[in-house]
Amino acid sequence: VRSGCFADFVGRHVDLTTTERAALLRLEDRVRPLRRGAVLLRANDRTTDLFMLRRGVMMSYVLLDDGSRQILRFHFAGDLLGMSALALRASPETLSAMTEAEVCAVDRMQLNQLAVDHPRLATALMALDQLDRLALTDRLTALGRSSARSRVAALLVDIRQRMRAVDDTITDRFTLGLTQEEVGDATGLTAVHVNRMLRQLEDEGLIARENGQVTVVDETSLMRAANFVDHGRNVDLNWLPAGR
Amino acid sequence: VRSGCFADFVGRHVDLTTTERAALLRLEDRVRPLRRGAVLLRANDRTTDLFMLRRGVMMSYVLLDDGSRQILRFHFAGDLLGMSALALRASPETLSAMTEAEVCAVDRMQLNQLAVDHPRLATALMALDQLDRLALTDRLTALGRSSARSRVAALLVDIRQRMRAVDDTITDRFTLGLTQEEVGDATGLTAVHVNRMLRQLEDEGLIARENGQVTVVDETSLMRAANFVDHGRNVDLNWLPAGR
DNA sequence: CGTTATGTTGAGTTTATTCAATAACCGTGG
DNA sequence: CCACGGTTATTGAATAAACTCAACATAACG
Repeated sequence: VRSGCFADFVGRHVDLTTTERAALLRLEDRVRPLRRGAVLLRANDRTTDLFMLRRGVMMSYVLLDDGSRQILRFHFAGDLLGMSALALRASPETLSAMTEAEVCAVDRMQLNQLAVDHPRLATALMALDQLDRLALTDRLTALGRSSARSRVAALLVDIRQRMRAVDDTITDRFTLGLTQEEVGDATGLTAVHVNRMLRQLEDEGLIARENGQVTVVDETSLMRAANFVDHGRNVDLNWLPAGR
Repeated sequence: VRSGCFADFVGRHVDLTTTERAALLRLEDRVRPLRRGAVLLRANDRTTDLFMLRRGVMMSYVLLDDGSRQILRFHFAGDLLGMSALALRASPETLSAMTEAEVCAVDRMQLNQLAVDHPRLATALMALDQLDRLALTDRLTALGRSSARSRVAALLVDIRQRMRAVDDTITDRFTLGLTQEEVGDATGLTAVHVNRMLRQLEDEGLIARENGQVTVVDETSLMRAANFVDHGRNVDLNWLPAGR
């Protein structure tokens, strides 16, 4: 029996009891594989499901009337997807797979049940969901108040950070796995300008690139360019009551 | 005995039982008045409290190293503030009062207790908090993928919408209550450019302005300029179980 | 092996910023 | 009530940042 990646994610921050772990594991019931490029949920689709990303990389985005796209968030294993639709009849955003992926569908009824059986898990979920919000406000701040160079740097740093959380063999070199078009849609830039910024970061000696792989050469400067603040170290859920 | 504004806010979406309403009302215990301009919580402050905004307008923002500011969100009566710090040792953002205001501090322990006593309220909270997230992704999209004119229009529409939710006497005229500097910090523009965009919207006949009051003249065009999508109509919490 | 998607680079244009000067407004104390 | 300093708003001119268009190179893929 494999351990649940969502349980692992929560367990990284909370000491789970055996029954709690079992309850979370039970959520990872309806597994569903996704091909690269597959759309799991389209904006305005009605749904009553949340999803837990078990394997692979996904993204959520919205499309505007004029055809442009804003990528809101990249998702990695352990992430809870589709929370944004929780209070709505229909999803406000599209979820699609950027690599082969595996998700588990969780019905809202299961969430209701979880809240009854394990109140502190419901609270933990609410709290951990704030980390997702935090990523959004970080990006919002980057879009509103920093240069193209800085935004691209921030994206690189962010993605490396998230990949490391999943796979700790990654250090200074990683596979970005995004086209420059996608980097642009995440950072609010055109693909052309993303290209120039990447080149600039390379020329400045902050990063190196070879066939899709990015290497962080000057970490300090890159972090500074990115305006990086590591919230990860500040996570604290010790105020949660003891588990059942 | 006045009814709680937070209970009212939740009650707008969920049919609350008497005990539930009482439980929410109990949260509005420690009332605290704030002067205009007062900082309730500074970024990096340690805190174990959430806050419910009972009266007035507040904002949350972050300051960057270079001194620039990104306003993340404006808050109106009924809003739950400081959720972003829920999983953290310290708050990632600053909360300050834009008008005279009144907040109620809610300790995390009260939240723990609420989850035990009223599991469905905890779930409702989690769901309603997604509406806050939605506002952030809307703004993120505006910053990433739309023009200055559009962003300013969006801010006007958004604020009017939120003011109407609190005070239904407001129709096409309202008091913005923001300096152009603040509009800039929210929309990622300079104050100077905000001024030009406001003027442009005025010249185009979409709005009118006189001493701090904004009047929506051509609602249709303004909405279109703002890329407005009304999520309010899509809120649905009927999947919640019956209350205790 | 062609076809399509992606990446790269230059030149010219648009958008928004910066700097600077002036005007209107606001609260405070005389 | 008015004078005053500080904040906010307005406008113009010059600058900088990012975008568009276009051409070409390279990689990915059936």
